[in-house]
Amino acid sequence: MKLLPERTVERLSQYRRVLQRQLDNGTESIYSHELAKLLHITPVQVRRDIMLMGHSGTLRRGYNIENLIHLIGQIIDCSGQQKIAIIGIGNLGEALANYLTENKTKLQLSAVFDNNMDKVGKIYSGIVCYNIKNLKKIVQRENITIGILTVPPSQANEIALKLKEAGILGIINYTPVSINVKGIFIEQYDVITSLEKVAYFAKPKNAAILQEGCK
Amino acid sequence: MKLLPERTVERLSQYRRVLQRQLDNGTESIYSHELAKLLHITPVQVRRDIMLMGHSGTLRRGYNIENLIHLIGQIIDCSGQQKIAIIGIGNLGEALANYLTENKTKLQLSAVFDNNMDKVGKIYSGIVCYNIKNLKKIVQRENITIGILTVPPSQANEIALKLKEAGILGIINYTPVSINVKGIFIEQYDVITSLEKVAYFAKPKNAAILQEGCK
DNA sequence: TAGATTGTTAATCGATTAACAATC
DNA sequence: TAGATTGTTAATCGATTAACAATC
Repeated sequence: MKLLPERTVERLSQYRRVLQRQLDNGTESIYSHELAKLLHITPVQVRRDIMLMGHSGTLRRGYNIENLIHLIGQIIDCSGQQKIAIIGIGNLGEALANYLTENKTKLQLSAVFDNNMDKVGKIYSGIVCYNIKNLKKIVQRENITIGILTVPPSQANEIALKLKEAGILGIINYTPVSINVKGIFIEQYDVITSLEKVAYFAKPKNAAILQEGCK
Repeated sequence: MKLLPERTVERLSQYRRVLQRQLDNGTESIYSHELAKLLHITPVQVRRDIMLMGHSGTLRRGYNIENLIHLIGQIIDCSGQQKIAIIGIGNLGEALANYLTENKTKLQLSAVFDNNMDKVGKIYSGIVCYNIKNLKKIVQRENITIGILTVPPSQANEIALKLKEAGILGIINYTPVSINVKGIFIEQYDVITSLEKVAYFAKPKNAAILQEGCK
């Protein structure tokens, strides 16, 4: 079996959310150009993504929304529930913890960790904060597979390695440092980098060049 | 003048941070393979990025760190200071506000907005929260060019449009909805999408396929 | 000189888009 | 049938990597 392209997987997540909204509104089926419009992408891209999942629509009625949601679930979600840990309960870690418990997905926040003894034992979004020393033990006991890294930069690499050793299969790295752990899936989302990127393209001179290209 | 590739700009931001750390340690110059190692990328990519900036190193001593930092600053930063607004002070917005004031960059958080009257007038990270009704007035008065969007999904599109009308040139959209505003630079960073993406590649079966590919 | 390094072009890879056949 | 839609291949675009000339 081949893996789906990264960008396609990202869009599947987005398709599912807007499709669920359509379903809740009582819509049963949707054309590729309608789904495309909701995400501001092209209909071809929608059809190609759906093709890559191995799904088929009907020629005159488009795609059955319920089937599509179900299929995306089979592809993205695990058969069992996938569990998440947040490592580092600062401002960002805490905000993400709240965000995850508010927004229901199949992904379940199962543990948070910190090395500050003032935080250990406290409850964050209904989850007790463990001492980071017990990382491996808890991750293995709870069978956690995904780690969200929101520790201070100086600790990022070391803890990423520990996460891998504990059996974590994917990490979202919100720290500003590049982490060097091979063999697992790592996604880098650094706030400062994204901000400086936007700043570059939003410099008045550059924004003018961008706008010309759009016409 | 041509714009730099998006990925190159992202890396410039990362180069600058690690270079600053090197400079603080008293290092004066650096080889492409050393800089590459710090970010876990290839030396060729480093040299190509530097070439795209129009900079040159010396053949036997590599790149002068101070010059490089200065040049990256000229490219990313505005001549004047660029100002930022955060729109929507929930958990995430507040965490980002703290994060921005803690981590010094040339980018200055100059206003935060909310439509909840309990929040309007309160101070967040030293910045007073304005009523979102005054968005246009404040943005123009303060000459803000970058907006961070952390409002509830239902308001995202509408407020993005208002930001554009107020003269904002770039938006970082942390809401889970795709926003439809043309002519300005928009960057999408949705927490659920990134999480579901990592979940897909961290499914045990898929992780195994990934790991094989690495060998 | 030999070895190490930079600078740059050409090749490759991944993702998007254009083109179009198939069909209801 | 004509028009609208899906499914899919080929072309294009953007980014990375390989190859290598230049030079200290």
